[in-house]
Amino acid sequence: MEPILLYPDPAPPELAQALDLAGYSWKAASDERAAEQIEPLDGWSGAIICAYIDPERAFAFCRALRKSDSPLEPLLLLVNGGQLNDLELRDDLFDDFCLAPFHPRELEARLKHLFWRTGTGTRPELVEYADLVLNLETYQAAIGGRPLDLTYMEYELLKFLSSHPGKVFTRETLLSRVWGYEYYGGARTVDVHVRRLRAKLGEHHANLIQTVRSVGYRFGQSRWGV
Amino acid sequence: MEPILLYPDPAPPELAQALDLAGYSWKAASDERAAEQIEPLDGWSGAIICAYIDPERAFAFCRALRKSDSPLEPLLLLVNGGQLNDLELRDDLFDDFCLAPFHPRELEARLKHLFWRTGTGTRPELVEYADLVLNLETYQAAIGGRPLDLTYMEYELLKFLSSHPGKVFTRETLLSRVWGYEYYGGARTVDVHVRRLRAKLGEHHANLIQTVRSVGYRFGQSRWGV
DNA sequence: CCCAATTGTGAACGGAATGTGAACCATTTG
DNA sequence: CAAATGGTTCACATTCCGTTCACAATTGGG
Repeated sequence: MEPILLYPDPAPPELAQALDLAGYSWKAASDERAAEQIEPLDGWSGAIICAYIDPERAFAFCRALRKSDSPLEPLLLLVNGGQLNDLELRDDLFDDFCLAPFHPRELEARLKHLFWRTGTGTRPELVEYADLVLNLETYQAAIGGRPLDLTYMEYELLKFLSSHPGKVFTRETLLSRVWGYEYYGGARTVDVHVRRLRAKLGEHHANLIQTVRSVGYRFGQSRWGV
Repeated sequence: MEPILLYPDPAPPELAQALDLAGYSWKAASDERAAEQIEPLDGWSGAIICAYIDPERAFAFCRALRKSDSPLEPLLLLVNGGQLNDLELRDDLFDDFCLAPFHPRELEARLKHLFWRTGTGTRPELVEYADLVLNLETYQAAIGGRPLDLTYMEYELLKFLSSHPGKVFTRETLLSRVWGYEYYGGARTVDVHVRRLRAKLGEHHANLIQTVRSVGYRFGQSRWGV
């Protein structure tokens, strides 16, 4: 997902922090020219304008963004309580607003709804490790851009392992955590699934799942370096 | 201006007071039937739904309002902080939300912006995905220019799935989100509807709805790009 | 270098998940 | 009231994949 444009620069720490926490990428600019210079190739995915610091310039900035050849959308305005009157007759300058001080989850919820409304796709929940990407919403996996055709248990096992990179799990632990608590099957089942996972990961990446003899399996590199 | 529909009945005093203060007229109803009976000749100008009292019924009410022949708009949702998570996957049920407890001026500002927005009318009446087009106003669907003769439930299911392309839904989720909250039928019903949808989509497009074994169904391709 | 323990590998079985056709039932329509 | 429509359920067919087993390969200790 492309980054969100913030105003002003530097962005208020509480705003930057909330966005980081929610997993959004962003870049800050303090005027139109700066925004143009740092604009990504694929454009902005939206903008958040802080209007409670320098209202005049903030609204001017909104206007500039909206009147350009490709109006920026969606645009979220941050205002404090005393500025609610300023919104009047400026409806065309923003798509939603949030009262400051804001709760991070309200900001996140507004962004999510805003992106949904304007058609921009929401950001999927991912588990990533190096080339490997697991999309938790779509139950799909890919490595190095190549999609993996995994079965349900293969996917679940890989998800668990890649969520705890470097850590070694015994077969019994894997059985109880991935298969279920009251599972009574043989421990060799894990071996077979690991084998199939390695095969599907391909020769290059098969070593992502390492055997720790007499202990179990580990995903990714050891935590002790190398 | 036509009155605003409030839920529940009686409406929370702070809400009623804020609306009175801002000069809006309103009527309260506690279910769909009551709302129909007190509906003005010219219809509602909008709705404000209090979801922090009885969330289940509140969302069911939203759904009813949105699924009627003439979907009610705009719809403002009142929620408390703990309910922000409940908004997920319900984007289609509301146009804006306001955190409770709210400041009267924030409510007024949101209403004003909301009315302006919907007056300008930028609501997408179409759901499109590749060759598929759903016309929400006429309840018609077409793929590759060829019209599809869908039944009501088929249409609703396809609408929901295609509104969240790439995402996997369990049968239970589909039952609760498409059929309704208090639905107690068998999960295999979903299978049958999916089968008929695939048949009507035609051989070429049947794979638009994919089976994710042990999980559920997914519409369209995944969202790696973003 | 040998042996035992451990792990990798291929194949086969069996059961669970899903597809499919048809019947059932409620509601609507003429 | 009969016919038609559409949603639900059931029974059966089919596919899929998780599990197990037997055996081969590997590792590490003595």
